[in-house]
Amino acid sequence: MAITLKDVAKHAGTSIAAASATLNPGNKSNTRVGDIARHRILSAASELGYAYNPIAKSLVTGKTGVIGLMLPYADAFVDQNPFCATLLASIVTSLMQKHYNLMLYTATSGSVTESSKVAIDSRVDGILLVVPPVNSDVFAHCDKRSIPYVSVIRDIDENACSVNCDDYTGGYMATKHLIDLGHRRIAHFVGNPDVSTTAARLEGYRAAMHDAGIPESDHIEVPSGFLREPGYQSAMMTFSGNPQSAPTAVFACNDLCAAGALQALSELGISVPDEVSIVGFDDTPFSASLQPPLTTIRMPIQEMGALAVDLLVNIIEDRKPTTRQHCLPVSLTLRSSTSTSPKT
Amino acid sequence: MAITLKDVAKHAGTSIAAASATLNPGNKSNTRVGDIARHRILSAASELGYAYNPIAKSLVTGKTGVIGLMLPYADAFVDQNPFCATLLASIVTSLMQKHYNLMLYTATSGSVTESSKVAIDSRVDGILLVVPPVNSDVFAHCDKRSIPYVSVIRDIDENACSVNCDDYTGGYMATKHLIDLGHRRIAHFVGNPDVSTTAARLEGYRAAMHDAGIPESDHIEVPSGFLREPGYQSAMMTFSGNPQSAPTAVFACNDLCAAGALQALSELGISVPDEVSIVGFDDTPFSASLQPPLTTIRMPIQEMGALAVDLLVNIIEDRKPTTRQHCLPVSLTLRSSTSTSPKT
DNA sequence: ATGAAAGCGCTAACAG
DNA sequence: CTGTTAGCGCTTTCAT
Repeated sequence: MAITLKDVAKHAGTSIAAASATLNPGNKSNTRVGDIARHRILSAASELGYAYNPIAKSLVTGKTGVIGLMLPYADAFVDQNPFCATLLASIVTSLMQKHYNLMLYTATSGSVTESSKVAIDSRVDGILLVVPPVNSDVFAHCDKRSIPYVSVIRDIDENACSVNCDDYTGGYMATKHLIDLGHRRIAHFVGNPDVSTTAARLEGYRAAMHDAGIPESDHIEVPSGFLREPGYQSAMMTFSGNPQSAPTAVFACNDLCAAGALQALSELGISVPDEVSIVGFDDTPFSASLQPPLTTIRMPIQEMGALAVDLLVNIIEDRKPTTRQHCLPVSLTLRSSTSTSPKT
Repeated sequence: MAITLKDVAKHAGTSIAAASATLNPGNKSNTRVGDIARHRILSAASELGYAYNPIAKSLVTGKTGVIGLMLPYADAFVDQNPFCATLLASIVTSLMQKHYNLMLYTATSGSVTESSKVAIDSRVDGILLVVPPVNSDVFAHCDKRSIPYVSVIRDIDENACSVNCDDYTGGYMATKHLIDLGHRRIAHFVGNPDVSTTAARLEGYRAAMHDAGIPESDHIEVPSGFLREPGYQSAMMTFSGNPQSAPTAVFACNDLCAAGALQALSELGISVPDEVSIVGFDDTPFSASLQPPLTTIRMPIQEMGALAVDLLVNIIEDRKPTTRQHCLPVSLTLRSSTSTSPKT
């Protein structure tokens, strides 16, 4: 059916090996083939309409040149949280530069589903695990099959590679920023407990509050979540009571949560930042378009994606990375959703 | 290195063929293997930690079980246009149900880049082309290699499969809605000329205006684009002049463009919908969270993704679809960005 | 129901 | 520099 190297070689009057060396996309040592032969092979190939078959190559080399990307769930792109999308874009770009292809998988939380078992097969040279659920068994599977992997937004263990950002410091900075503005009654809208960043951000909040001498009894930790809706709910719950005892500032677990809170506050007729200040976390593109533009902790998503790809490709190509656990710094992006406490 | 079928067969004391028939994930005719043999093979496989190798299968069957998804550019997810993200999610879900895997590619506009040439190889059984640029040569490449493809948001030719939505009627409905509200000076913020939907939406606008008896000289066609920024610019340009001659309504080429326009209008102190009405196009999730919530034309993105997958898989599995060109209906989603013309 | 053997298209020794 | 050859791990006739 299809034209093969053999056909090309015959047509060009050369050996298959010469044709292989010439037509192999990863042409490294084509010093092997002489100019005349190469030329004959090249023109034979285009004459016959030869198409290289990477599957056959993979079978013999054991490498596919594709890496898998496992996302936590199929709707990771449509949950309105631009985090996954931004990360994906950065990963795709990095991968292309390194001439790797991307296979996309989505897991369901918890155990390895049928689809993710498929992911852990010889079709990929390695896997990028994005926000893997804390109780996932993908790691065990990868280890068993000795498939290299790097996890993004989650530490696995000492031996595994991971890329995180400094959630603790981020939580600390966000809270400290509010404290520096004179706020004392600062609420934290806490993220989902099954995501590893939640605890770190919460700890940062607690530490900043503690360091400011605010007693634990005055900490306001409101269970919330990483989506707009829980942010909205938490704000409604927190601010629909007595305004005297309500907090004057909120550190939301992420920007989407902050967006929900912003909407609730707007509906309650509470002005941001005049009456209540809000800080988010992530600094994804839409945060700047919120009303008011959101002060938030910037997570270096692009860099995280690029670094994860770097690490994984290095492992795949047998250049063991010197540092396994990476924690990228965050920073405060000042916009208009925070101001001095009305009480000061 | 790795455990192969041969190892399993030897361990189980059966033939390789029996092991193959038993362990093949797409186990169709395993009537071939008797119960005793199957059992021995199964336990041998798990004892040895056998992992199936789909690459080897692909080499002999010529099928990979993976389909490629070609997006117009790497930032398709982060351009704040949730369209690609929503479509991707729907495609991923449909594909998983059909037990196909997804390989993600991004093209650059115009010609087939190196990366997309790679896409058109034996690693995929077919390709989904999303919003392919009008001057792209991927189609020619696919045809040459006889790789099945389906294009989403763009017609190629009579013989190719495509999934579109009714942009013309959508444009007509959007404009008609504004006309029915009493508006006469209605602007259309026109999309990028290199995207195929642009012309159809524009034609719909023109037809509705024409049918309402509004002379062509009163049509207001403002060059814009499918992103927030061009929408903002177009609105600034359109509404910063004399309010007497400014339009009272805008039909924006998509929601993102409408969002930009909304922001510009807000900055200009022009109230929506009291002074100016706005209609968008797409009805992606964020449209409802805009201020004010956006009246828009709903595009059935989920259905489009599912249909595209259906078509492609049917072609791949030799069930030629009866209908090639699909055009899904759109509908008007009424929210709060439109109201009766201030002049009526 | 089962086994033997011939490849799928390519790479990687190994000889020349 | 060049050609020959032995597989990579699996499916698939074709015998049995």
